[in-house]
Amino acid sequence: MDTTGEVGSFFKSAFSVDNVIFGFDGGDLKVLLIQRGQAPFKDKWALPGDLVYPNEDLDTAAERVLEQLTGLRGVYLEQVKTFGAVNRHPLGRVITVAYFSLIKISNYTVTPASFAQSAKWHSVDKVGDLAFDHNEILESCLRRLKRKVRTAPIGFELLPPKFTLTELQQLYDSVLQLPKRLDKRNFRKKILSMNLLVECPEMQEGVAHRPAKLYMFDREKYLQLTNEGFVFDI
Amino acid sequence: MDTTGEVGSFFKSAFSVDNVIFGFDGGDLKVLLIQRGQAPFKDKWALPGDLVYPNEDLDTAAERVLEQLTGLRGVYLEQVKTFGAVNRHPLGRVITVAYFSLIKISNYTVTPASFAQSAKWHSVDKVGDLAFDHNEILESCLRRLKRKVRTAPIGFELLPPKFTLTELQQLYDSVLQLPKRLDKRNFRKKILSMNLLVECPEMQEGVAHRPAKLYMFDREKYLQLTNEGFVFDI
DNA sequence: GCACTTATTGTTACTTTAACACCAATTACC
DNA sequence: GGTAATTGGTGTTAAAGTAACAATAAGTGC
Repeated sequence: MDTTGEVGSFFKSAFSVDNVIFGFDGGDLKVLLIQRGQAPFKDKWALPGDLVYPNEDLDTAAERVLEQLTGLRGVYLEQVKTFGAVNRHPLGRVITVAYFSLIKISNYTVTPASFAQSAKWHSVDKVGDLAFDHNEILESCLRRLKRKVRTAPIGFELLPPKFTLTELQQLYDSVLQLPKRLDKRNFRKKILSMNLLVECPEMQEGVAHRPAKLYMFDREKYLQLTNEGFVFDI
Repeated sequence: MDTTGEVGSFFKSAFSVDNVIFGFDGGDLKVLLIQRGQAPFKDKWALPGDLVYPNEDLDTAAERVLEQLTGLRGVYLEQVKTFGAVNRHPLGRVITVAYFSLIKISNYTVTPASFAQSAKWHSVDKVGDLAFDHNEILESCLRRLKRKVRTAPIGFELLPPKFTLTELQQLYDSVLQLPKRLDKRNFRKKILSMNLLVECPEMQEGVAHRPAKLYMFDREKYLQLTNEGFVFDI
């Protein structure tokens, strides 16, 4: 979290939100971090976050942090856990509510005007030593994502609207980091048997090999099936 | 949560913990509620909770609330979700961190001296209209319990140390509230095949029918198997 | 001893999962 | 234009797990 400005030790208690923003570029799973411009933890990498305004809902604060950094609205956002150890913040008592969000990395343009800090994507397993208890927060959100991505169709939030089955599988492999990669044939069978993907008329372009079919996630269909008792599971 | 004493509208923001204390008596799943002695929501039933002390960790506060009400320590406790809508508390900005705990209902003696309020067990699906947003909090904790009880051996926390397989199954039936009860033979096969239960030498006593074998949960064995990759699943 | 109540046990059909290999389509390069 | 290189796409089978199902055993109360 970011205690912007001259926040001294005068405050007695406050609450903040911190947002673990995940993205996927075809390789590793990435997380968007900012480099702190002031003490404490000056120059350290940290999760984007902010104090919650007095008249602001928690979820709204998390959305605001996300929008200020990325310009994006209406993205997937989920509360994960609240961190409230007495000494987690060196300047006072601050408990922080951790969220994670999933964005399409191509929608994000680096260093928007709204944030002065340098923001950068880091591979989730190469983030190094973060400010505050942010390593712990990141771990919690990553564990939550690993579970949730198997039981709800949220992986699509990390991909462009049209994607190939290989891309989808690479996403699952990156997020889950299982000892063995998912089996290509079994994965395709399973995901297609759910009838949640619609085939696009056009094909993949610009690749130096056989082009793949493009698919889109059919959210309407998912909601309909869910009402009928369907449970997403990979 | 409980703003004990003369807490007026003077405070700007604060945080509290609320604890959904579950118990099981062989019939329905129960939750321990207190009847509020003062405004707001005077005489309404509410979740036990309290403001978090300035030098107190969140988890510690939740443990304290539990101990003050029940006298119990070292019980299963899990953070679930934080509720922070601007107007959730009529006297000011209070965000609350919801926990649930699982206790052996026989260990709890009604109305201990430490709490003046009347406290009472309620069936989880007959709690009526609770103070604050406590119905919503209870729902969240119940959903979490339903999921968690299938993937971690926490159901045993609700039973006495020695229990019959029928009691264990009734517990699962009560918590899960599935459209159909679990199948007796399949349930026994599954739970016994995990090798987490040890048979006690003595039998059930005081029942007017064939007495059942008593079992205990073997926590050591569970931890050992978990290290070897075992995943609890019912 | 008989009625009553709950405890205990096994088999089978079905569904799901895991393991596995080859041909097809396109581009890049010679 | 042919060939190497790369990724796309597809089906079968054995094994494991799940779900459905009913009869006998061991006590108590009368």
